[in-house]
Amino acid sequence: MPARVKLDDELGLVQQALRQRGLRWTDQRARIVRTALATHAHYTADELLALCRRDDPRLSRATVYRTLAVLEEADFVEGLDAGDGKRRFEHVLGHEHHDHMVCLQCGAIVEFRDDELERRQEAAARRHGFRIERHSLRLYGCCRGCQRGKGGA
Amino acid sequence: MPARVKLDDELGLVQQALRQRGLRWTDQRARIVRTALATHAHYTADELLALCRRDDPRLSRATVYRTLAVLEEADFVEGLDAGDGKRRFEHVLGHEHHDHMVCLQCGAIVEFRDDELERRQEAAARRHGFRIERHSLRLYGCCRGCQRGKGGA
DNA sequence: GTAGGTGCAAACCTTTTGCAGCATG
DNA sequence: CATGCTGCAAAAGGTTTGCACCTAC
Repeated sequence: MPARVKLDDELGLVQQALRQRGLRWTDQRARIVRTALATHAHYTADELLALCRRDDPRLSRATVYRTLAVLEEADFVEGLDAGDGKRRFEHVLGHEHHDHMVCLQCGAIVEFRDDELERRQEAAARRHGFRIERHSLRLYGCCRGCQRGKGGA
Repeated sequence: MPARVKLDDELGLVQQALRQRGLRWTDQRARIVRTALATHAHYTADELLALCRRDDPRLSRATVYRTLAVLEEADFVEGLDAGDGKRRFEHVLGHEHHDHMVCLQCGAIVEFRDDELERRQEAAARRHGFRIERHSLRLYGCCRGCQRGKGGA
């Protein structure tokens, strides 16, 4: 499936989901969602704003924040904080769940997944009578590249 | 070992560690460390400040932040953010590593530990050539009490 | 005596909010 | 045409910093 078709499909999904919630589909939201979906990075609100403003310089920061909140609520993006004070977002649509390794040298974020890890988290929660809604696992350290390069980017 | 003796031992350890780094041991730092060590909670900088001010009303917020940074640097406390925008701290001294479940209803923080979980994280990191320095695992959801009470505190 | 620490207040930075006007359904 | 959305600018709220004075070593 060509990338553009996939992107349009996903856009449609989001639009539909928002409408079902009685929310409106505006030019600004379309642009923000399209930009977010086209991005593979883990972006901050401000970075996303900058990307969107390349197409629409008048887009306001508040709208980006408000839209991200809506999208997070609707489970299209997920917030994660890399420990640097600002939240980062990644879109979830069509991506299976994964956890993150954060390189403290160069800031790279490596995604990984381990089913057994997930199962043991569930088991631990069960032991404590806790019902998990979501979780966040981040490994902080030094990525492959930075270990080789003795310092990295 | 009586609690007060243990506390004094730990205080001594911290004092010694700071001195080894060429840092000074001031009344304010002693008070902050003592208060932190005496606390079992996961406190914010502001909560710790409030506790300390019961003994020394003139202690400044800046000093608490600066001291927490020093203590974190020296691995005596560990910062964790509960996702509510403010960082929380817990002292690590004499506590073995653990992870956290955060109740989204009542804000309770449940500590737990699972060795296999730790091992699988290491294994996952190894697969990606990543060297872990520290990690953060938080399960967000609903604690036992809140499930029973249908809403909680 | 000197490097480092403290208190105060102001600065910072990300995120949120009030409001008047605008556009979607 | 009503409700929800946008942009702007100001507010919020946690954390950091500049500075003058102080103190541990």
